[in-house]
Amino acid sequence: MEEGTSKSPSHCADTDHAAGAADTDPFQWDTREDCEVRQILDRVADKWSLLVIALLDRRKLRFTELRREIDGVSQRMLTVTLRQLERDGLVKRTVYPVVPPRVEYELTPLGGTLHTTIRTLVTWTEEHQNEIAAAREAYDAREAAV
Amino acid sequence: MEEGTSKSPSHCADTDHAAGAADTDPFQWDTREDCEVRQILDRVADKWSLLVIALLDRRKLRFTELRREIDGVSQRMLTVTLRQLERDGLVKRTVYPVVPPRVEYELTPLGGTLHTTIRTLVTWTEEHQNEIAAAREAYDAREAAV
DNA sequence: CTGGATCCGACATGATACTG
DNA sequence: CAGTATCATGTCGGATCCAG
Repeated sequence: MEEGTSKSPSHCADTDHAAGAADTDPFQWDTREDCEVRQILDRVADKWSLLVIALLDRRKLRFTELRREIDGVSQRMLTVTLRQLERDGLVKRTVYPVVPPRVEYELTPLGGTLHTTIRTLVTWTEEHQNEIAAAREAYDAREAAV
Repeated sequence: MEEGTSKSPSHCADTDHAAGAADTDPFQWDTREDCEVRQILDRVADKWSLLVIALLDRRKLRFTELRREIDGVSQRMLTVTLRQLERDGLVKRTVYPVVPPRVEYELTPLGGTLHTTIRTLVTWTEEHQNEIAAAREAYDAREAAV
C-alpha cells in the first residue's frame, strides 16, 4: 500500500452513471482491473480503514486513542491507513502545535457519507454471521466426510 | 486451501443486535481483531469476492465464463475465491457429470442479499470517485509544495 | 473443462529503534 | 505524543504442471 501510492488508474467506469444517475444496470461496472472504482473499493473496504471510519463517526479522536481502540493495529499501519484516508479526503487531520504534540482525526463530510454505507455492510455481516458460520460448518463437515 | 482457512475466531460481537434487532449504536461493534465479524468483512470486502458476487447477480456462470469476465484474475485466485464463497454459503456450485466437466456457479439467497449491500458500496464509490480523485490531487499538490 | 498441488517472488504488514 | 526509518517476515497471488 505504501509503495504504489501514486498509481494513475484508468477512469474506466466513471462513464455516465457515476454522476449519480439512477443507473441500475445489474452488473457491468468494473470487471477490468486498474479501474479507479476497483482501486477505491479496495482502499475503502480495507480492514483498518473500515475500523477507523467506524470509530471516527461523529467524534474526533487522537492518534493514541485510535490506536488503543483498535485492537491489533500496529503504529505503522494506523499511520499508513490514516494517511490514505486523509489523502482520499475522507478524514481530516488537525495538528495542534503544542509541546506534547496533539493530533486529532475526524471524518470529513465525505467520510461521513461513507460511514453510512459502511455501516450497512457491517450490519449485514452482523445479521448474517450465524448463517455464514452454519454454512461453513456444513461445508467443512461435508468435506471431512469425503 | 493454503491460507488461513480454518481459523476459529471468537464470536465477540454476535451478542444481541446480531440477531437483527435495530441496534444503531454508532460505533461499538468489533474493534477487536480475530472477531468473527471482522473476519467475514475481510472476506466479503475482498477484491475478487466483490467482483464474483457482482457478476453472479441473477445468473449462473461457468468457471471459464467468470474467468473471462474478470480481467486480471488468475485461475488460482478464482478457484480460491469461489471456494471461500461456497463455504460461506454465498455461492452455490453445481457440477454436471458430463464428459467435458461443466460447473456452474450462482448466488444463493444469502448471497443475493449480500449483493444488494455490496451494490450500495459500489454505488457510493462510483458517485464519489471524482471527489476522491480531487482530494488526492489536492493532497499531493500540498505535499509537493513542501 | 475444471481445478488441485507446488514452487516462488513480490508486496503488505509487523516489530523495533530513533526523532521532533 | 506522534510519527518516520529500517529491517524482518508472512501471506498473497501468479505461473506451471498435472489429473479427473
